[in-house]
Amino acid sequence: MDNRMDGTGSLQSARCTGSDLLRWIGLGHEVGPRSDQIVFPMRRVRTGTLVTHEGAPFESLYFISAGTFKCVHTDPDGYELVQGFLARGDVIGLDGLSDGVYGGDAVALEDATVAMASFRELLNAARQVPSLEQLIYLASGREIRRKNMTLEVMAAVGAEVRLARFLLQLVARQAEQGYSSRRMVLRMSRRDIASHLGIAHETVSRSLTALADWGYIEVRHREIDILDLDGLERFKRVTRGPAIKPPGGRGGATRRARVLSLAGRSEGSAVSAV
Amino acid sequence: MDNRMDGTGSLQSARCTGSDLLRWIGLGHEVGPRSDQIVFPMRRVRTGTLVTHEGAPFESLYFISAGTFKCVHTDPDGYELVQGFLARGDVIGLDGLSDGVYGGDAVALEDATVAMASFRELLNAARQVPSLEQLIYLASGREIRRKNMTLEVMAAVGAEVRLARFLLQLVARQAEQGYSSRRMVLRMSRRDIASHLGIAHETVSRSLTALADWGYIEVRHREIDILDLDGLERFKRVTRGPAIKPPGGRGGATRRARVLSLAGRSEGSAVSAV
DNA sequence: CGGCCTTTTGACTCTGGTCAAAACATGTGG
DNA sequence: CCACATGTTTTGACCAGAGTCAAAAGGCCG
Repeated sequence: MDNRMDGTGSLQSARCTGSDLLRWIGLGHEVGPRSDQIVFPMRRVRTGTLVTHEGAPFESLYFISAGTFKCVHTDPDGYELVQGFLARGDVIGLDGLSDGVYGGDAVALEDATVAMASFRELLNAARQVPSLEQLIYLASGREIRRKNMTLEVMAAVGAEVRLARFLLQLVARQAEQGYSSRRMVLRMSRRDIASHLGIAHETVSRSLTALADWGYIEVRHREIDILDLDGLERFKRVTRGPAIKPPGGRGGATRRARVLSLAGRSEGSAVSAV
Repeated sequence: MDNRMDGTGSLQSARCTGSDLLRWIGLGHEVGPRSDQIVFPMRRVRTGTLVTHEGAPFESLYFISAGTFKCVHTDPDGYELVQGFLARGDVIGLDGLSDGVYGGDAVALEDATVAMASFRELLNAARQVPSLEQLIYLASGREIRRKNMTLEVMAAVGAEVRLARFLLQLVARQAEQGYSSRRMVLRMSRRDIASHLGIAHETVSRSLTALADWGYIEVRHREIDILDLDGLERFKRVTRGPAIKPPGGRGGATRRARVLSLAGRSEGSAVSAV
């Protein structure tokens, strides 16, 4: 019942059911004959293509079946802010609920597939099918929760800590979807990450190699392996104190003298002020 | 029709209707006989009292009729993060939609009044009364939009700019509710603001006096007057460049040499890189 | 192969975090 | 109503994390 069109998108018939939506978002147990009846058109989205345009009238929600998106808000001065990254199970366009206009562009970072749901129709369907109603509320709540998590990321004082939190969030979401909780591929550029984290893109680069030097992760281009999950989890909690960074450098004293000095500094001291 | 119990809360009879909710949130035009039939209990909330407890099971939404709240998330290490401030027209508890648990404490910053709406009952009512359904979606969308605005605030590089954006947001929300768009009273402590903005509370203090020295605002305790709205609006757009701060100092060359040097530096140069 | 973007690394400067202490406010109890 | 105690706000001084500018190295695509 799941293999017909669960969005891994083999068919180009381009249709899916309400049940599929429920499954993508993690409400598989709510699937029933009613939700099977509701169908939605699917759209393939090529890399770089926009699914929603900032300022365009809100009409539909887009349920991501496959692929990754970034949501970019451009303020009147042309300054861009990456509000977040979305993937399978997420919904694009929810911010349109507020004033009938999309709050940002949703750009595909890789070829993707989404189900398009006219909000009006979805609402009508939801009145008949409680699970679909639940779907919308769940999606909204998740979006809010997600934003709060982003705030936590940006609240971190140190750049390395922000990055650590970001990576852990990414990998956690992957794991929820059944993917690896160790390896990940960054679909977005360092610049995008920088924007989303509120730091300079050079700093993203530096922090990435720093985390690698600490022995927490391994970085190959956009492929990242988490070597020491526990360590990273501990490290991400460092909230204040420009001082003591937890590490204990990895095997091969790899890169720079700076690394070594820091690794040295870490010895004999616990965590920062708690 | 609005003066019966619109929440300014004279009666302790402690009830309001769905129509009241609609009015508070700005959906007054949707009011009808149907929404008049739905009643909700109201609760007076004393300063410092919690309306929702982080981790407590999500059962109700709370519609703010009067008063101000802060939403605080405490992470496992005890580090607190102020996720946002809510006031009349806002809804408390929406993040519970995601996983059935409140994501933070909602603390009253002053004596307040809220309408308590059991989510289950509200949902039933919404199925009968479309305007109430709309109410929930609007509230969710607004919450999301609000979070995105907070991200914009935190994305600002300079502390003074963050504060400027924060103040402008506050005053804009006041204006929406029909209050002054020049004067405001900060119900929250500098420490709360600091947490919400991701900066040290000392920096909030400094930035406040800086903005005052620039001539943008006047600060008296927690009472703030905006003296130069246009200037502030221009200033808040300064996104990069630790350098050039727009100002042109006010009358009395007040405080510090640092201020003067900055004011001097600003002369003869336009805005930052665009 | 050549242009263009992304990523990394370096060097320098400055903002803002931390530690400290004083000035203010607020509230409690005598 | 005042003295005391506690929390908030302001100011100062110092230093390091990170932003900016600059340039080179690495990838990607036509």
